[in-house]
Amino acid sequence: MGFHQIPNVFDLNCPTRMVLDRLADKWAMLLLRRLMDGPTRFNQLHRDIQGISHKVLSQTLKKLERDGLISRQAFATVPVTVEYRVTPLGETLSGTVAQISQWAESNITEILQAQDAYDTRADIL
Amino acid sequence: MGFHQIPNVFDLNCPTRMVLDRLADKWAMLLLRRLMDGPTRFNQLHRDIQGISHKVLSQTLKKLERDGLISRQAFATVPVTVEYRVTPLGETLSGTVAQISQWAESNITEILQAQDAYDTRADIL
DNA sequence: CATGGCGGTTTCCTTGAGGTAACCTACTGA
DNA sequence: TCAGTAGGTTACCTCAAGGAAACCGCCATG
Repeated sequence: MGFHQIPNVFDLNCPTRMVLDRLADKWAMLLLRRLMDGPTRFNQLHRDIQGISHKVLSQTLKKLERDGLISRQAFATVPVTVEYRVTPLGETLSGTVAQISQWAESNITEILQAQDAYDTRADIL
Repeated sequence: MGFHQIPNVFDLNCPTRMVLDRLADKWAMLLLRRLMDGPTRFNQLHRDIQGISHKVLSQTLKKLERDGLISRQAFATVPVTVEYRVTPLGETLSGTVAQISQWAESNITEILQAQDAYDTRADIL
């Protein structure tokens, strides 16, 4: 009856899908990766993560905070200072996130080769 | 001078970013995860992965094939049978992908709680 | 005096992702 | 003969993500 003891990720209504959708976002992934190097301020993140817009950075930070993966701390300096840091829950993802970006760096060459080969084949056909 | 010995993922022009963008896609992730359970045919994938459209499934499979993560094999049956399977390169991602979906399943409760807490706080403010 | 930094929000606009649905060949079963 | 299966491609349209830019308060620096 649509009841599963073990949640089925492939099921449309599986809440795990929601988590996956959230995580499977390049900006979220990149932000998490960056914050794992240490607490960082808004504009510092904006400078470091090239290509992200002011708005999207703000939105993505909010989503991650809502999910409890990062926390926001404002200091009453002038002008106000805001620091974002990974929460303990977020930390439990650090191994995985590190693994992904390390995989990407290790296998970029092989992927580019595969793309070349694919495109060449496509040209012939 | 913009030269890095160690590629910088946060740099806009880092090819690793491209890989991350590709991987950070819910359908790609879900497909990889599904194909790691064994070679599967097009329409079977379409039935299993709820919510994906015919078109997007086709497009995502192509991208993954182009990146060398999965391979496509057509059999001259009638009607034609097409099987998709993870390549050796794709296999090197299996640990990571499994980790992600396992993390999602393990932490969904905590995330939902964090969202509730966040939304409650937001209501008060 | 005005520019810039800080940490955002809001508005406007564009573009591209993705859904729907039709079409394709070729065959089988009712 | 009509429907269904298999594995797609194509055309069309819509909606929402995201870029650009202005604006906010408040202060420091040139």
